[in-house]
Amino acid sequence: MAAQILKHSRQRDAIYAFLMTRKDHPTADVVYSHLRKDFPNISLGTVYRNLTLLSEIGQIRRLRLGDGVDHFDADITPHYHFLCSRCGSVIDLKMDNIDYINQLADVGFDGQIAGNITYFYGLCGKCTKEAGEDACDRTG
Amino acid sequence: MAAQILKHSRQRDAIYAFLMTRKDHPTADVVYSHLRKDFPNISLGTVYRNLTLLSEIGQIRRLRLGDGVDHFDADITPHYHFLCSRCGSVIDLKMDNIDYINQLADVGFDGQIAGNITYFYGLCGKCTKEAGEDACDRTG
DNA sequence: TTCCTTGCAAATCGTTTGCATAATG
DNA sequence: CATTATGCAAACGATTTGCAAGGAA
Repeated sequence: MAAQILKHSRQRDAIYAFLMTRKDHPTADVVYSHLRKDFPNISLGTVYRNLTLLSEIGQIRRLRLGDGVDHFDADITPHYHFLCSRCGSVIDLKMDNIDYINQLADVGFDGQIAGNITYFYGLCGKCTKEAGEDACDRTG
Repeated sequence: MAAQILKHSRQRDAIYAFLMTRKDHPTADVVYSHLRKDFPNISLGTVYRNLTLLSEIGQIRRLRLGDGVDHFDADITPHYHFLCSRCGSVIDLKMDNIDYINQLADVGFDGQIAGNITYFYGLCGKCTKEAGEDACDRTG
């Protein structure tokens, strides 16, 4: 019933440490692959359990961007994300906070708006260039 | 290779007709349950195939709100949604378009922003009231 | 010694897909 | 007829979970 007391775990530390080195918002599977170098026997279940736990205690963020896989971010400061429709990469955006849209949504609504989920999509820089090159291939 | 030619299907018509009668953004399973009244042998696969097809041709909208299930909406006019964190219901919001946030996101970004996914969460009107009542239960 | 964590494997759950048959144009 | 759509069941992929054994406080 009561919240469990957290015990130390080398695996959890390593998962969080790995996440902090990455700015590309890895999936559980990516975390798992990298962790296996230091923990050959670590299981996907352990990775998921710790990612879930860390996000529940607010130490990391779990990103659901509708691409079918959860991404994880050690940067819990408020910021927005971009999902590339072509290569699937997830990129941080530098933009001002837009939480005032909560007030816009609240107008005429009979419930309580607690927050919003907002992310952007399109082509990332790399794919914008490559898509252009692909178009040129037609003249090949 | 070429896009298939669409043939008529009574099941697809019924799925779309049902969706149009609903403002609560049903899941595939809900659609399936209701369709079984008129089509006792219809399969979940058929429901999914048609919902996917209809959303691909832009006749309906597929909503991914991070709650683990896809919701479907026959209203394809631009509008925003609210997801109740307590009961899971999905509600339409009447608010002005905020697509100008795409420009905000584009500043200093080297790719191309094509659009954004935005939805809101909190307690719906019903749950706001019920949550208040629950709190009062403590006084027995 | 207590009880949280792990590894492993099996279970879930929503969604997709292969295939033979039925329905549509 | 030529094809698309269906029903059924099996396959899938991401995530969760039960359990016995290992590790931290």
